[in-house]
Amino acid sequence: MSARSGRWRSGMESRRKILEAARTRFASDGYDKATVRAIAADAGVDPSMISYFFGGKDKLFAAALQAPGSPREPVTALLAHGSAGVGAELVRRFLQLWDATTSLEPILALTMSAGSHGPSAQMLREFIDREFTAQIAERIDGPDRAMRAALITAQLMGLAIARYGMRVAPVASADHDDIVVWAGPIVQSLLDGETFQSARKDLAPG
Amino acid sequence: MSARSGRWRSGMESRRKILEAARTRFASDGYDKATVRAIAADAGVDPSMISYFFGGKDKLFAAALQAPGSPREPVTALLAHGSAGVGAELVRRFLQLWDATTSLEPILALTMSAGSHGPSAQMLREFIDREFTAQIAERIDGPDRAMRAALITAQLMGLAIARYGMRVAPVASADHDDIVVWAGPIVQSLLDGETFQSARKDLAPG
DNA sequence: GACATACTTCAACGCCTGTTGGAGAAAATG
DNA sequence: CATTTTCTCCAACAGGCGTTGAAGTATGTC
Repeated sequence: MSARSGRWRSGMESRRKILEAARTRFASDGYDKATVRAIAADAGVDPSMISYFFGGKDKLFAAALQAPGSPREPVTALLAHGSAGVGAELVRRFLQLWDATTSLEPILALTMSAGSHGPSAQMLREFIDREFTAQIAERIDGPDRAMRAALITAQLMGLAIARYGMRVAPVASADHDDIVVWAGPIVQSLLDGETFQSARKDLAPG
Repeated sequence: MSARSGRWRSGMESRRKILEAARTRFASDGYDKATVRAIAADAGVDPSMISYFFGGKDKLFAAALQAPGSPREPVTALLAHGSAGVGAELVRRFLQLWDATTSLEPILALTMSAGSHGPSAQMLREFIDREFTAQIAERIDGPDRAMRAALITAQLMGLAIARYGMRVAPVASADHDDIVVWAGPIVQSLLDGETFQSARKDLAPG
């Protein structure tokens, strides 16, 4: 009957290696360019194993988007004790997250390759909204909460794409601090719900 | 010899139709998904004409990135008379630009599909840097000019991707004003070079 | 040992990609 | 009219894609 308790043979290990390779490949190459053959090669298995274990590339993608250390926990932990002064820290952790790991959640290249249609687009959209934007929106106050949370997401997505995707100078090569100095207060302003109009003098155009 | 003065036959018109179709397709589908066959079908010509006229898909992409009303002019015109109070207007025009035209410069989908490598990535990187980021950097003052200009680019890229690419709610459906209210002051702060640290009290993390 | 189950390998399928070469037609030139 | 030049269509190529099915192998159970 069903796989009993202990692993029957190497099945579960192959499945795990595929999943790991898929996350890395999806994250670095995007959905389309991350070919089944490349993922299988990274995992050291035959390409057909992917259809065997997961039922197809799209199913594998969905599986790769499920389990891993999602950004939900860092976000909730960071915003648990209020949102004051947290903007800079959010940007900093965001940068550390990207710089530290090679097999992050497949967000960047996915964002860049999923496009607005196709099999991966909707899954990715729901994933980011559920695991990130909604988590922020739940933990801030003031007007336009959803809008501000979405703009924070947009801000960080733009930052990630500029730095890690398109390698726009000097964002791509700058130290974390040099970016946090500018981006931190921006995120903070969106968290606080202040447009800075009150704190600024010369906003109105001449 | 060379094509004399008047068009010899229908060559130039086919070439023009291909270029127009290419811009639209590249912008909506990205470099990879915009197939030569699809572009040719849109233009009403045979796929082989693309290689005939342009010498290949990558050359066509380069040509599509060249001529059109580049964002350089709007940017220079906007920043010609100082940068004070221009942030909101820059965001507003940016949104209008995207909403108005269907065949904009192939930036969004290109950004999303070019990835960080490949034939289109470097061309796109140079294009955005030359036509947009550098134009801003030349027209602002204060510390970290290049960084701030790049962050404005990142800000707008993130906005475009969130609104037009991934269709993140509510950014995707909001009126221009609702976005400008939040994003305008952010861009303005980057233009002015103020981190608002002076105007703010609780920036430092706990 | 005999059987069944789970995994692996291999080869091939059909589809789509960008590109090429040759045949043919139309316009300009002599 | 004859020739050259420019453009168009058609067919095919080699290469990559995701997926499938059959054969084979190792592990488990009886």
